[in-house]
Order: sequence, then structure tokens, then C-alpha cells
Amino acid sequence: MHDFGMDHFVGERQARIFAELRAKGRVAAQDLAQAFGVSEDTIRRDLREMAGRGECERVYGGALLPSGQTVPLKTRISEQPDRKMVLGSKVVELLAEGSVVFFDAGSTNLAIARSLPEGFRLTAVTNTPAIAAELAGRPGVELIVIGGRVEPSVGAAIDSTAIRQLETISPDLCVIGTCGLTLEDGLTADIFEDAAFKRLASAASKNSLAAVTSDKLGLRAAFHVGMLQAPLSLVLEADADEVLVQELALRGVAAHRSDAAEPNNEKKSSRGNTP
Amino acid sequence: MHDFGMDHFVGERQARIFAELRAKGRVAAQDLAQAFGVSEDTIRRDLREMAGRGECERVYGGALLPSGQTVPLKTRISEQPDRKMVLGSKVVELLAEGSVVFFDAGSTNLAIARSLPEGFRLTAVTNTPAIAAELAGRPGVELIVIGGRVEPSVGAAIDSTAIRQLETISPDLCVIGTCGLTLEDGLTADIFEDAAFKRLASAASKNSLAAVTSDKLGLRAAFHVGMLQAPLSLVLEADADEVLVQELALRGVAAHRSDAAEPNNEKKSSRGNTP
DNA sequence: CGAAATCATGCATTAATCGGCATTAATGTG
DNA sequence: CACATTAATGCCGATTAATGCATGATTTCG
Repeated sequence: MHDFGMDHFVGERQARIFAELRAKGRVAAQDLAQAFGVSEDTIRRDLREMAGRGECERVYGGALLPSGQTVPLKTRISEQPDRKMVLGSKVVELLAEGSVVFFDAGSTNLAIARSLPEGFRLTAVTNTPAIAAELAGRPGVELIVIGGRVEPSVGAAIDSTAIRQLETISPDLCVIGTCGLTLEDGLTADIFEDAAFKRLASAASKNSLAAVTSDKLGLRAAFHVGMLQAPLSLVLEADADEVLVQELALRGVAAHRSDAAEPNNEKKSSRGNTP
Repeated sequence: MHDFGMDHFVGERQARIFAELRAKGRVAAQDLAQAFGVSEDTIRRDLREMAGRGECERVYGGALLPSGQTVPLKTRISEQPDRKMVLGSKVVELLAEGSVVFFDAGSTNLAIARSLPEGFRLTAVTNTPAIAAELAGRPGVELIVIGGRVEPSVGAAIDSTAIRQLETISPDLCVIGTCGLTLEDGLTADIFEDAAFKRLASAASKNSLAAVTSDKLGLRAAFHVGMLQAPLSLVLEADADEVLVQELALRGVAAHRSDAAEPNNEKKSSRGNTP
């Protein structure tokens, strides 16, 4: 258990506890009291409060993750496989054969990797084990893994080791994951370190590209990743807001729309089809 | 039986017992008491409680899965086709909770990672994306990825970047993959750089362990990894040559045999008791 | 049947928890 | 500015959970 230092706001401390919990799966009241330099009573109060909020499950001596909680990534994969695959194949169309591409963490980016056609020649760089495993052994793909401690809540290596290794690479394209997108705040992420890593990866690359599902449009997550400006490109779903796309065009951001997702039922037949 | 470590919350311990139960189909109170470092009374109390919850069925000396459960059958079906999983679970029994373990490349080592029970606390270090993806997000597992160019023929990062990163880590145990094992030449590998990396990983670790399927016994691959000598341990399949095992013992190499393919007949009633 | 192992129960001990109360510091109010 | 209010925290005492040990009952098996 490491020493978290002495001065913390309440919410800050609870956030740390929550992070520790996600990382280790369990926390002991005694250890936390030691680590934060507060009494066990205070920690218990925190845990009680967090349990009330559903962030943890109290047990005698500490707390555990609420049962059924594991990697968000795996769950996110099963959420909307089809839509993400459609988006993914659209992104693949934009990849230049033979280029060096960094794949950031995120279920959407995993879908992109899955959509890569067999034999596509590419140098892939990633800090995300799930994406690396998907790409490993593909003929034509040269795979570079960014190492480091894998942050459980992100599912990727974003620590100082990873940053140092990233600094030795200048990809042609950074395929960036995002948790929210608004016109005012640009791309945002839920986790501080993750956002920082995304900024670095983006800065190191000649171009950036973000594939964003429509459920993230209009959302602003806590931490800023980057504004919507060149050399960023976006790939959006077919049902993305038209006004947004035009506004993006004004800012010099190329916004590609993925093709409509062929539901058997012609619900959205009014969409402009190629005649 | 594992050494499950010493500090557990009650619910955790019961969850582990339940996992063990699902995996093996039966648990003995004595073994569990030993494994968790608590008295048999405590284990009995756990089992009683779990039985009350319907998670197990109490029997004299331990507990079984409730009679209606289909789980053991399922497990056996999925285990049967894969000898490596049997080997893997044997290896997992030898892992100390809370230790730092390096997982080398190889399908056997992937099976070991798969066999890791849910919630097992471990710091895992690996240069193999497939293993990293398997371990990513497991509660209790702290995952460190060794980065670098992934050599396609090996499926792992073994280049200079990987070596440099490996040098910053000193695992408690190196779970090493191998392509061949003979008494004269020890462990050998098919690929030069891979063999070199294995040597380094092994040297950096306090102990080494190789799980070797019987088809590799007596084979000598082109490149030398290490001789059969302490602090190396081996885990072999049940049908491994008896002469080989005895010869290994002479050299101070602990050789564990995985259990034979389960004729459910090893009740311990006839076990040698201390008179 | 009879010995050895295992079990259930009660009791004692230790540690964690909860509720209440006092203290401190920040914030609000007259 | 003085005073009330509130939030955060630590401390104390009563309560409860978890565990080990002792004892007598129960089961297993030769």
C-alpha cells in the first residue's frame, strides 16, 4: 500500500479509495487509514458513504467491489457490437496502407482493430492489451506494444513507463478514443491520466482521428483531451447531427459519416441513399 | 492446494472456496484450513453458511457441489479437450498469492493465465499480448506489460526495448515457456532471440518454473535456454516418464506432476494418519 | 462394536463497527 | 465583528462479528 500523502479533500480521498478499489478489487480500512494518515473511523465513514452510493460493498474489515463489477471494457464490447463494427470499418477505409498507426484504448478502437481486413499492411502501435492481442499474429501487421502498468479502469498502459516509450515513436496517425465530444470543449475523457496520455499520443502523431459513437456526442467528461481543430479528423455514425457536422467543417475538421447500418427494417429509409 | 495467503475478508474467503469448489467439484475442510491459514472450525462455519445459501452441500470432511449442479460436468467437458488447462491449474496451485510473476510467451503459459481463479491477487508481468489481454481487468491482478516490437513467430515482445524494460523488474517467479526439454541440454527454444529473452527473464527472477507438456519431453530445440538445475521447478503432465522425474529430483529440480485425468476416487479415508 | 476423525455448540478473546459527543475550522448571518 | 451553523474529524463506550479452543455428540470404517 502506498502513501497517499497527508492533505486531501473528502471527495478527493474517496476518489482515491475508489481508484484503489478498482485496481486491487479490495481495500482494507486499516491500510487506508494508514495510507491517508486519518483515523479508521474516517475511512469507515467514507466507505459507508461510498457503499450508499453503490461504489463499493462493505465487508467486515474493509470493502470490495460491488459484486458483478469487472472490466468495463468487456461489457462495453458486448453493448453495441454491430454499430461499432460499422464505425470501425469506416475508419479502416481511411487508413493508409503501410502507415504507422497508434491505437488508443477504448472499445471503439478495439472494434476498429477487429475490422482491419486480413492482410492489411500496417505498423500498429498500441498501449492496450486487448487491441494488441487482436492484432498479434496478423499477416502484414507489424505490432509495437507500449508497455507499462495497465490501469484497470482504462484497460491500457498510461503510466510514466508508457509515456517514455511513446516518446520514442512518431506515428502517422493517432486513432484516439474519447468519452465525450462537444463543440465547446472538444474531446474529453473520464480519467485524468488517460486524458493526459491521449494528449501526448495525439501530439506525437502527424494526424489524429477519433471515431465517436453518437451516444457520446454532446457529452462533456471531466478531463480535456483536445479541441476540435485540424489535424483532427472525426468518424461519426450515420445518425450524427447534421448541424454538428457542418460546424465541424467550418473549423477545418474532416467529419466522415459511416454508412447507415442496414437494419432489416427500413425504418430510416428517408436517409439519403445513393441512387 | 494453493497457499491462499493470510489476510482475507470473510466473504472473499467464501468466494474462493466456492471457486475452488466449482473448479474441483469437492473441497476438504482440512486442506482449506491449511490453505487459508485459519482453523478448521472457521472453515466449517464457512461451509455451513454456504450450504445454507445453497452454494454447496456438506459432507463428512468437507463439501461438494449441490447435487443439481451441472457445473463440474461442464468444467470437465471444457477441460478434457485441453490438457494444457489441467497443467495450467496445477501451476496455479504453486503460485503464491501476492507475488510478482513474469509470464513468458507460449500457449501453455496462456493456459496458465486462463486457469488463474477469479480474484487471485497477483502482480503479473508479461511480454505477450495474448496473456496480457487475458489478465487485463481481472480483479486482484496488477498487470505490467513489457512493451516493444512483437515478434510474430513468438507472439511476444523480445526486442531491445523489451529487454530494457525487463531489466527494471525483478519478479519473484518466472513462468517460462519452452520448446524442448532433455536431461542433457535442459530447456531449449526454437528462436534465437526468444531463447535469449527467456534467459534474461529467468536470470532476473528469484525462481523459475516451466510447465512442459509431454510432447516436448526428449526434444532438443536449436537454442539453449537453461539447464535443469535449481532454482528451476518443473510442472509435468501425469503421464511424464517416471525415470525423468527421478533424475530431475537428483539434480535438485522440483518436478510436480499434474493430477491424472480424474477418476474421482482419491478419497482420503485411507490416507496415512499420524498414529 | 470401538477407535479415530469430524462435527456442533458454547464460551472467551480479539478486532471491527456503530452511535454519540466534543473539537476544530470553514462558512453564513445579524 | 460576534455568533450561530455546518462539515469533517477524532475519541469513547457499547455492540457485534470473527475466530480459536474446549467439550461432548456424531459419523465413519475396519
